[in-house]
Amino acid sequence: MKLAPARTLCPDCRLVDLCLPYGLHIDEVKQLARIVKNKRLLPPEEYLYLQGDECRSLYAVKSGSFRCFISNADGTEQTLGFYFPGELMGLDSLQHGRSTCSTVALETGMVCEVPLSRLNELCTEIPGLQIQMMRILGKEIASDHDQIVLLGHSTAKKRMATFLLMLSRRYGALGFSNTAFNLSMRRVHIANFLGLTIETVSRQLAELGKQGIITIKQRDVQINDLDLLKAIVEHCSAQQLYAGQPLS
Amino acid sequence: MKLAPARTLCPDCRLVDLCLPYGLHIDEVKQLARIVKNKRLLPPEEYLYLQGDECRSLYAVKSGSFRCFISNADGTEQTLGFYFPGELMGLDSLQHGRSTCSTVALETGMVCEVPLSRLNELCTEIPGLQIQMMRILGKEIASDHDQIVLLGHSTAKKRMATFLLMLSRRYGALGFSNTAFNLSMRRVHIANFLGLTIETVSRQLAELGKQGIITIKQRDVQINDLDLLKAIVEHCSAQQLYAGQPLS
DNA sequence: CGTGACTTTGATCAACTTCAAGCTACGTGG
DNA sequence: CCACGTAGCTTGAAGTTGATCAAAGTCACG
Repeated sequence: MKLAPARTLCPDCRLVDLCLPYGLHIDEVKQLARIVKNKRLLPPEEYLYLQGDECRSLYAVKSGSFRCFISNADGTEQTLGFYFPGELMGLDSLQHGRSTCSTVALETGMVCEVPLSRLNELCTEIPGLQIQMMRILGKEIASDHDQIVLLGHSTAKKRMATFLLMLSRRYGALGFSNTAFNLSMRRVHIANFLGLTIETVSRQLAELGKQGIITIKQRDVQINDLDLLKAIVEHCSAQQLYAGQPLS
Repeated sequence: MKLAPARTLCPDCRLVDLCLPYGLHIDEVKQLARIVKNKRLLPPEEYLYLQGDECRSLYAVKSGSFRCFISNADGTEQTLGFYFPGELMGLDSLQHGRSTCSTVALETGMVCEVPLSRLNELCTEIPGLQIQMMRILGKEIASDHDQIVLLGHSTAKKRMATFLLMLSRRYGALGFSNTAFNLSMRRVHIANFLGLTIETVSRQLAELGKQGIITIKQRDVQINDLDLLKAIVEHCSAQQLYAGQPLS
């Protein structure tokens, strides 16, 4: 998932239309590029920031993939999500300038650091950038909502299928195959993300394999029937509880 | 929960420091007040907006309480959260100008409508307002993360305790008692929010009552031991899975 | 005072977790 | 180049939690 050589600036970055500069004029993109600093290369397992850190920047993924999670007082973790190229990390720190979660590289990856103070200034000068920030924040909220729906009311099978479809969609959007890809996260991260155990994840993947819907070998996933996968997500709701009529 | 008479404008609203104007100078608050329009009174069960609606405004709760939820294709619902006075609803519509969830009044309530186009304009003129918007959005994201953690890795008991503590904190912040309050939502809504069934909610509340930690009668809640409630949330993790060492 | 909506309580059941082994891939050193 | 060790993954059997089904209880309101 290495998409761009190391020192490419925004105007020449192939992610320009998937990232913060989307919708801006070329000279506005150049302005934005000037405030982006400290492109950082992270080896696998390296932390970008830790829960509780002062955090006065956002980070755009340039290459690689990242995992974001919250550590609880009792030592357990909850994986909040995975980040792929073009996505913006650190949005939660907008609240208090302090990160409420940790983010770690799953594989070698590169990030572009965008200092918040400069970004805010630029937002007042470039209305399109402000709009784009709002869009990105709205998207983050909507995607958190999807995650809440997934964790609140789905069977293990549906969670697994939803996860695979989410990856399919995101890889596809990046111009990669949406039916064959390599998982950058381990089973334990998938399980933790989906609110399941590794054993359950393993069993569900095996089950989907037996049904011929996917072919999985270690980290290599091949989706043989996207429609069937979608059908699992759409039907087969966890609890048909209160179905039909609204809760009022 | 009726906090303010109907036609109070922002500078005179007692929620001024809990709502959008927080941190602004008095003349900036007046500017903001000028773009706020259509204060709307909603009777119980009335919808503020529906999932899929075009939505070009944010709504601040002036009084009452609201429930926000997503309807799935199969007719099930997932309650995403509850909104109390001073809180901003409709943030998810920032993504595409279309709401991804429905919001309904739990009791008679009043909202202040803030048109997004005017708000964006004002943000470029008042830097403090832009900062405050970012703070609010960051807070929304952080609170969604809390909900993900809750749904991902907690027992029914812990979910129930967390819910009660969340209400306690929010009522307290509004200047009400944080140990005695009235639930504005029914059991179904609590259950749906927590990813449980009404029966489980009922049993957990009964259990907490038997232990003397709370006294509950219908919608009236009295918290007798806040510390014990907090202890339930902090210890007694759902799965002591992987405790101690990080997932790496 | 009766009706219906909401809630509680009890008994059974299923899904997922837990515990326990065994397997596979990969890297290291002999 | 192969034996060995380890981390990660899979599979099986048993145990729990919370869902489901069913019925009774409570409250509000006409």
